Amino acid sequence: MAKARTKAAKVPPKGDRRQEILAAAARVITDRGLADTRIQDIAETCGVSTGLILYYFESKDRLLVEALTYANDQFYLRLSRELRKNPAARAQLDRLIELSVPGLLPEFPFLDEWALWVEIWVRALRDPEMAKEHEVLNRRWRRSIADIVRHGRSTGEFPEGLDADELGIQVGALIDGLAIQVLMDHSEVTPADMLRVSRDVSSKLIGFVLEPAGA
Amino acid sequence: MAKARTKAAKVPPKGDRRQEILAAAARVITDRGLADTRIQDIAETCGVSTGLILYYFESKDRLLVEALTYANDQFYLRLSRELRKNPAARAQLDRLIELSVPGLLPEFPFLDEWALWVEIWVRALRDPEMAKEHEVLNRRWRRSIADIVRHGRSTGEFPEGLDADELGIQVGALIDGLAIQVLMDHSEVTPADMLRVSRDVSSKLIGFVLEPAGA
DNA sequence: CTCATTCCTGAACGGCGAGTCAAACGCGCC
DNA sequence: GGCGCGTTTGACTCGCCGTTCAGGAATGAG
Repeated sequence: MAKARTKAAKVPPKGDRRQEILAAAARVITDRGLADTRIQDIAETCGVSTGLILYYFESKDRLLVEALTYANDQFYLRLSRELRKNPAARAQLDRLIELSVPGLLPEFPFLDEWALWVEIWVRALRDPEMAKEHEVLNRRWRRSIADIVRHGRSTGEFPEGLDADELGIQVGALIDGLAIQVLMDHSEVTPADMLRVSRDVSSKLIGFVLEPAGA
Repeated sequence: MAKARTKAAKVPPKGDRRQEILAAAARVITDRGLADTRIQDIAETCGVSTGLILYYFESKDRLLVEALTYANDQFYLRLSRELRKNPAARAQLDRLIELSVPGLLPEFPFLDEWALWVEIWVRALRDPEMAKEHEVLNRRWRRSIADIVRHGRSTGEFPEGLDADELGIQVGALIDGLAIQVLMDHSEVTPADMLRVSRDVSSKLIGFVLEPAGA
């Protein structure tokens, strides 16, 4: 243990280099876009040489795919953490919506998240490896919504007889579609619009009135 | 006229070369993806030399942006033509949905259309010129839906008091989001799912039952 | 037919960026 | 101190692709 601690203190904490590079890569992809991301950009963001990047990752392509899913995992972790804070299903759904609106919460730079999603989509269209990863990520996204519905149904907050998985598809698709419109054209469809429409449609689909914070 | 006919018969009909190149570019982008589209691919698809491509377009980038909007215009023209075939608002909405489901109608290779949309999104995130074009295209998309709603409202097919523009946002976003899910993960969310959900949610939002073909 | 103009070609240029590699560095261990 | 191994560097190679260009072919006018 003494040995481990020494090691950890001296060299950049062991296997953390990989993660550091992944985070830097995600940052660069967000800023410059996947197509314009060069290995050197990632290296500079990390403060290391280009050679090192390829010492840890066998190719640029693999690194990019890993970075994309890494960033998405981070998002999902944040989401789970947020949802666990409030056990009420209505509040959870409302929180999930809030977290999904680009630029709504200043503490969560979600425009970043969505920019990455679009890159994932484009890549998944042609890269089977990315497609496989995307399946996992997307399933998780729909399940987050479905789980909230199931939870609300079991506690009696939501009406009985709701199809949780169907709602996962419906609300998930709605949020994705709205986010695109806000991202691309926030003069015509504002974050406030997205928030309103998400709540409105969700309420209609679930059959209750969704209000700002568990009211 | 005789002169014009001669001309048309000999050289590739005058200014059609540009259009030919645009179509070829759209084809290649659809097949290979924007990132992997080379000028030579476009030239080969056209059966011309690479030099000619840059004779008609000042740069690859401009050509790509133009090709993307060109392809989208084609889609919009088809959509308008289809909608004009049936004056009933319910039938129009149903047709719009059918046309939007990737791979549903064999005569319309719509997977192609959606693949192009995703490329447009990614590019619009960072290219101001593309962003501007996208605004136009997206507004047109929402308006197609809103116009159907307005029409149905005026003929009494749809309930009074509907907010047509709001529905344009809602249904437009829903279809976009569903299409992504189908495109990426058609084992989990099938075209049939998309069709069902689109109809289902639209009915709930508009307040009537939407059936296959104007029933 | 001749000339001017437009269209078209394909070879050549130039820059860029992924991936390689030999050498250096640092750190623990004997 | 010196050895050895994992880490890091940055210069170099190499292929690729957008763009240029000098010239050739087709076309239409007079």
